[in-house]
Amino acid sequence: MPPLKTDRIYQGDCVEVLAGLPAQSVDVVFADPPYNLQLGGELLRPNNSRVDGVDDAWDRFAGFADYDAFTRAWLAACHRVLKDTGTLWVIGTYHNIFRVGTALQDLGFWVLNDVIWRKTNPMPNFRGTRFTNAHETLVWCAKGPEARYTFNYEAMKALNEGLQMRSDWSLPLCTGGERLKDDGGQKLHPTQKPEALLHRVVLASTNPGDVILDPFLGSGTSAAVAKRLGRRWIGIERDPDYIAAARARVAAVQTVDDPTLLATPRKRAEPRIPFGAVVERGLLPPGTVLTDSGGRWTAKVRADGTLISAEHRGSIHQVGAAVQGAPACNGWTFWHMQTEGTEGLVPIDLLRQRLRQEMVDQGEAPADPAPLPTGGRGGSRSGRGPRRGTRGSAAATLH
Amino acid sequence: MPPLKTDRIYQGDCVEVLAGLPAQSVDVVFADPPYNLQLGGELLRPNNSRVDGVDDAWDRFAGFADYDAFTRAWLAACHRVLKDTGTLWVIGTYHNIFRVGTALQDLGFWVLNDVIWRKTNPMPNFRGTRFTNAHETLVWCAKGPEARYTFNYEAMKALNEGLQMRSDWSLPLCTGGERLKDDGGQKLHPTQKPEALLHRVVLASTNPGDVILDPFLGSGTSAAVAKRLGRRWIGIERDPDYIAAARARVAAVQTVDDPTLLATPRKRAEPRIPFGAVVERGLLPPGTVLTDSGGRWTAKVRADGTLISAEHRGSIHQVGAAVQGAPACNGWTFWHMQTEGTEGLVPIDLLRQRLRQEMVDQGEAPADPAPLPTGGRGGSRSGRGPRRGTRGSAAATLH
DNA sequence: AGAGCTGCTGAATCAGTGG
DNA sequence: ACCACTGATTCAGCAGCTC
Repeated sequence: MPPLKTDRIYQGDCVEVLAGLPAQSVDVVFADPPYNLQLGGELLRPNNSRVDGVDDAWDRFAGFADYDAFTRAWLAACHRVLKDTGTLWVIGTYHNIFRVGTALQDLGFWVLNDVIWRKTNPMPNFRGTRFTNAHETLVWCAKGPEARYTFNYEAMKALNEGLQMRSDWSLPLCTGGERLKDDGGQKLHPTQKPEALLHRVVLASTNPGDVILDPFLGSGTSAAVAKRLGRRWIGIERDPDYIAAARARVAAVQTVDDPTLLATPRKRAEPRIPFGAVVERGLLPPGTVLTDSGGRWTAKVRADGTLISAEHRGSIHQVGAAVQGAPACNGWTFWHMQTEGTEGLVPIDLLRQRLRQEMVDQGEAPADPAPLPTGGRGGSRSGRGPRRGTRGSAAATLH
Repeated sequence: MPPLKTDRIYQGDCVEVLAGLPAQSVDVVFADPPYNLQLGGELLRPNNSRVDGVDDAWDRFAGFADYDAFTRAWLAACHRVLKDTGTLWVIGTYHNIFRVGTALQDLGFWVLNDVIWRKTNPMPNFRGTRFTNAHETLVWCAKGPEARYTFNYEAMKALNEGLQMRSDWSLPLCTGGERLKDDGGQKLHPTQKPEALLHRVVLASTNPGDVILDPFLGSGTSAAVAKRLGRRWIGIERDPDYIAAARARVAAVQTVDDPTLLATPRKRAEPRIPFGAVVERGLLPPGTVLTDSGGRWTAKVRADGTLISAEHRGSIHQVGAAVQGAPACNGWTFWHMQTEGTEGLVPIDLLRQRLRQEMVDQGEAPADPAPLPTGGRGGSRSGRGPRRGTRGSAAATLH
């Protein structure tokens, strides 16, 4: 078997190409396999425009058995070329990720984390039939339960403003200038991943000079990020058009010698706190009667976080405005609740303040600080106290 | 098979208890199964031969095989007792969720969403060897790809202050006063789930009066929330201590008894009004000219409740689609009429709203048909039997 | 220049009823 | 079973244009 050649794209089926590579020679595999979406007919948006769904031949399988066989084949081939200290990442959705996770566990891989890519700008559910599919799942695993592996704890902590990096990452989709286009101005690849996602993967699980292999290279995101961060890379791809585009893309990338100079774009919107959360968390049971400060109007809290009065129904703001005949109303300060103590009637904004305080106390704010709907909570991290001391080496090899 | 008895806890192994319940009798299953891969006698064993760790690979295979057999057994039992319009929720982590997801797909369940419970206050990773494990995964599925199911889209949207509910939910762990303690002040159950999580599950996928079954009841969170929200419930649990605690817990729960506080009005469930009824009632005389909001297209109202334009003839929807060259069109919101007042051009949907209001005032149809306590109808998408106010009956009562 | 508006798009398993 | 018809349904970000 010849020595490993890196920084190149191999054309062909990944199982066949992998068979030609030396065993135990790769530090990290990042795989974005076909998801087996099983889409039905066409889907229209409310404005009657058509959703450009994934209908490529490479995503069509005869059934779960077919997909499972495909999955086990490429996972086994990756297991062979991985060093014993190597790790493997796979990204997917509920269409395929359970099959992938089961297959890699059966093959002996040892799951270290499942990581959620929380999309800040997902496509909505146009028909109102399900929850907005707003995330994808990455599985990160070592070659076995006893295997050592690389995890750059300090780099991840630094990337998260001094707090441990969590298993949920909020990042936007790959859009705008980063999205590769073909000659006609159409998207070159239907599932191009954002570089910020790969930035985090590469920084977390590899060291400079390590070899990252991507068996489904596509538009070349993993190779581009690997090169930028001073890692070596290997891509495998079947489609000559994708290969040409990826080659040009990677060629244009400049390697940055000092990765600490690179900051991941911090576009991570934190989930808002709607009034429904106050109800859901039991701070205000359904059926509670709210009044305005003068006791002139009343409304009842419903289980879905809306209010209902004698004549109106809607959000705390809508009902507050409606009963007054006003064009607008801040429901948080308009509506009051009766307390047992000496305070008597207090605005429900008190509950929101309490919820925010809990978030600060419990470290809810950290990972992705962003202003709340009204009156941001910037700078609230001061109450969190001193951090633990640093851990040994930044790029530790762990057991 | 005896009829289903609800609002009670059955003691025993869930597969055996489920076998004694009638088929197709449950609306929703919520399951929080054990994921202890050590198989400490708690799980079903298809073969009693336990191999002591002579060979890691074999041991691992035996472990997963046993867990898979256990998973398939209880999932199949749940599939049988579920109504064809029912859905199933399972919660887990990367230790078991891939096995569960694969098993339920193999059994024919159709995944609707995987939902991420993003913990606002997770346990940190003290050794700094991995990402903070800050989430759990729920899988929500119907009995098959063609099955109808209940999803209270509007209630979820209201709970999120007007935005579609996403597949990632940020909620704190169950701590503080909500956490059940034993006599010694220790936590009663190791994995007690927060009520806020179940609140969202129940509100999203059931209607008042529906039956929710939990095959691994534990501390009784699902039963407590089901009772509070006016749903019926069935719990199965093996441990007598957990059962005793859950019984006491549920007994202390007060049901929100006002149905208007529990149900969110659903647009799709409103009585249908044929456009012909608007004409028939004289709200829009034959010959009236309608236009789109931009004044680009016009059409005339005919006595039979159809429209006629320069080139097209048909229903308000058909002509609206035809003039635009669109595949579909909601004629109620597309076509506008000129008013004499200050409002100018208004959509003809205003007439439909006026007609519906008249029907309410005259007792012809309910404004907000409350779901029957027995759960026979009212599912937003469950289609279990005829609805009130269908097109036919509305027309019949109108004239 | 900058604010504001329109239009487009993203791994999507996306309807319900009656004849 | 198929077929026809009604009519309900979207969030964030970016590019390009107008005022």
